[in-house]
Amino acid sequence: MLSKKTQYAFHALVHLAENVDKGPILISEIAQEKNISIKFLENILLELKNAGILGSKKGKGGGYYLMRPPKEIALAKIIRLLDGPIALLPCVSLNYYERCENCRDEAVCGLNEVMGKVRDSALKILENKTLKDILTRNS
Amino acid sequence: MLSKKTQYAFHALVHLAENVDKGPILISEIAQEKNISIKFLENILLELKNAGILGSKKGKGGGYYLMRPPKEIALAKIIRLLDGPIALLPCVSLNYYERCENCRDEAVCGLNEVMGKVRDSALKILENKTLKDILTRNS
DNA sequence: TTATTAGTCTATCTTTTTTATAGGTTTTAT
DNA sequence: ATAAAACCTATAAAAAAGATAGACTAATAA
Repeated sequence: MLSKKTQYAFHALVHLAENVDKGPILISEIAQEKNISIKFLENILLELKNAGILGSKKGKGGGYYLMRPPKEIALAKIIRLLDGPIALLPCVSLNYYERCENCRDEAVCGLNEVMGKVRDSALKILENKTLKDILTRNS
Repeated sequence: MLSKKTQYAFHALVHLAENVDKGPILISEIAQEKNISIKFLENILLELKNAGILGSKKGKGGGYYLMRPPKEIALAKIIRLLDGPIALLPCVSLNYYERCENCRDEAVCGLNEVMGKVRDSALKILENKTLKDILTRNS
C-alpha cells in the first residue's frame, strides 16, 4: 500500500491540477479541501517542490503551483519520490535494487521472475498515466 | 514492497515445494538453507499452518509439509495472508476495502480508477501464478 | 516409560518507519 | 511596517516490522 504521505500528495496534486488557471494555491486551501493535516501537508509539498515538481511563491498572494502541465507528470515519479520502490521485492526494483539475501542465484529464482512481471505490469500503467489522467472523471 | 515476513514465507514455501517427496521438513533446515532467523521463521510457518496452507508433524521425523500440490497455491493468497492488501490504495482493495477519506466521491475519482487498473494487472499475475511457477528455473 | 525431538503458543522487546506537530525564520505584497 | 504565507528543522507519538525468549505439548524411539 502507498503511504498516507503519497496518498495525500496525489490528492494535493490533483487539486493543483484542477486549479492551474488560478495562480498559486494556499496549502491551507488544499488541506481543507482534501481533509489533510495542514502541517503534514506542508512537509509533503515542500518535498515535491525540492524535487522540482512544484513551484511556490512566498508572502501575500503566494502558494504552490505545478512546474509542468499535468500531462507531463507521471504517477510513478511521485510514488518513487515519496514512497520509494514500486516493485514488490528489492531484487526486482529498477530504482532501489538490493541483492536477495535468501536465494543462491537471482538469475534462476522463479520468484524473482514472477515479481519482475508484476513490476512491469504496474509500471506500464504508472509510467504512462499522469496527473491529467487522475483528475475527476465526468467533469 | 512485501514485508520480510512474506518474502521469507515465499522462500520457505519454495523449499517445501522442492522437497515434497521427502516427507516433513525441519524448520531448522529451511532456516539454514534460506538464511532466515529460525525463531522468526517458526512464527511464519505456524501462521501458514493455521491458515491451512501447511501441515505439520511433531516429534522425531516431524516437520512441515504442504497441504496441497504447489500448483494449487496462488501467490496472491500468501501475500494477502501475511501482508494484507495487494492494492496500492485502501479504496481499491477487494479484500481490505476502506472508504477514501480525502475525496468526495470514489465513483468519479480518477486516482481510484487508475489504481484499480494497477490492482487488476497485479492480480492477473498473482492470482494465476502459483508456488509451482516460482520454483527454481532451469532445473 | 522415559528421554529426546520437534512443533506450539504467547509474550515481550527492539528497531524502524510512519504520521503528525511545534515553533521560529524568511520572503513578499501592500 | 505589517501581515501573509511559505520555509526549515527538530521532535514526538504511534504504529508496524523484525526478531527473540522460554515454557508447553505431542510424537517417537530406546
